[in-house]
Amino acid sequence: MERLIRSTQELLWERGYVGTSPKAIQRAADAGQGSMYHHFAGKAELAKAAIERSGAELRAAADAQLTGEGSASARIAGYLERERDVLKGCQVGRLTADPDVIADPMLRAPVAETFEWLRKRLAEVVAEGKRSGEYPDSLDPQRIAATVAAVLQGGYVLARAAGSSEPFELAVQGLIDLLPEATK
Amino acid sequence: MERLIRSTQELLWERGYVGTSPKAIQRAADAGQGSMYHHFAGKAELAKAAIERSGAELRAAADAQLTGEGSASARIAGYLERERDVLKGCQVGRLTADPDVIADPMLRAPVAETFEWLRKRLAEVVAEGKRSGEYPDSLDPQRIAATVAAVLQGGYVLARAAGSSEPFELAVQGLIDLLPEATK
DNA sequence: GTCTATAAGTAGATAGAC
DNA sequence: GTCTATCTACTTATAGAC
Repeated sequence: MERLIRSTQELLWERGYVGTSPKAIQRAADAGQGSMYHHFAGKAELAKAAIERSGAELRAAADAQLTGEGSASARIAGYLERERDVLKGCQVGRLTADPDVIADPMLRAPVAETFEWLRKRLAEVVAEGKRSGEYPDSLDPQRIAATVAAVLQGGYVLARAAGSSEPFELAVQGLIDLLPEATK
Repeated sequence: MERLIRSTQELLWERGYVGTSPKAIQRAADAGQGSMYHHFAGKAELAKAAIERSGAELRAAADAQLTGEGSASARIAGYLERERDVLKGCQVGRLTADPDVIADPMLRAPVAETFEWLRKRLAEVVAEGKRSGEYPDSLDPQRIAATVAAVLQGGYVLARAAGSSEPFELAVQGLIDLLPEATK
């Protein structure tokens, strides 16, 4: 069951929902058809479990970077510049390209919640930066939070298009250049 | 032939390469199998023609916004705030989620070229802004160009995840807030 | 719980008539 | 140029044995 979920996460990441067949999942998990259909009602149920797991992983990784000491800009820059397998893309953001995920409330919900959480968490960090005097009062935390999240997701898109992580890194550095600086 | 290409563009936009079958294309174009295979060697050839067309459309639309009078910031803001069907996403960026597109040089090339062109064009506008004194000398055109393109692509991702165009608009406004202002 | 058998439907293409 | 027939493989399950 554990292997089924992990294999589904990996396949959804690589090939998306439409491109992932139950058979491929079984092969990757080294499990039979009977086993899969015993634990999960079908492809959608299994995908739901996998997406929820991926969302939890993304939140945990982001929270680790955004919580702790350091200025708001330093924490945001740390999050932006963290080691990533850029050409693989984002395992959660990737699913927004899947029409069957977007159309099914059960599958879209964990994706929506993950990015809602991320934007809220980033907005908190920006708000802290305003309170500490690091950022001007005019800065809108919700806007900046969305911009930061978008640069990452869009950076993946540009990198995969180019076949190189360079555009991702340019986009991230460009955003860091634009953010008001504390000590940086 | 024209209808085949247009229908393929539409289906690639909605469902991606993996999610689009020759049969679905024929149905949408109201063409028979024989007709499709007479004009194109197969699914990949047809997709190539459709992607090239979509890339040309994206370039034309962006160029129209970025060329002309107005400060660099005004033109960039105009491009960012242009009317878009946000929840549909980007017809070219969307394809970066398709493993079969990324893996096939013939299919990835038009996607890569489109975004290379876009980043170069945006960098030119930023460079013009520097020359006119609108932007400080420290600003890196290539970085800012990548950031602008990434905010759009990432904005689509966030919007589709949320089922609302709001995060897209927040991300765009956040970026405009961060860009050095001329008259704005 | 896991396995194998079976099945209706689709994917992607080829063949040959018209 | 376009049509219909045909084909192999894969998709997404269900059924029932073990």
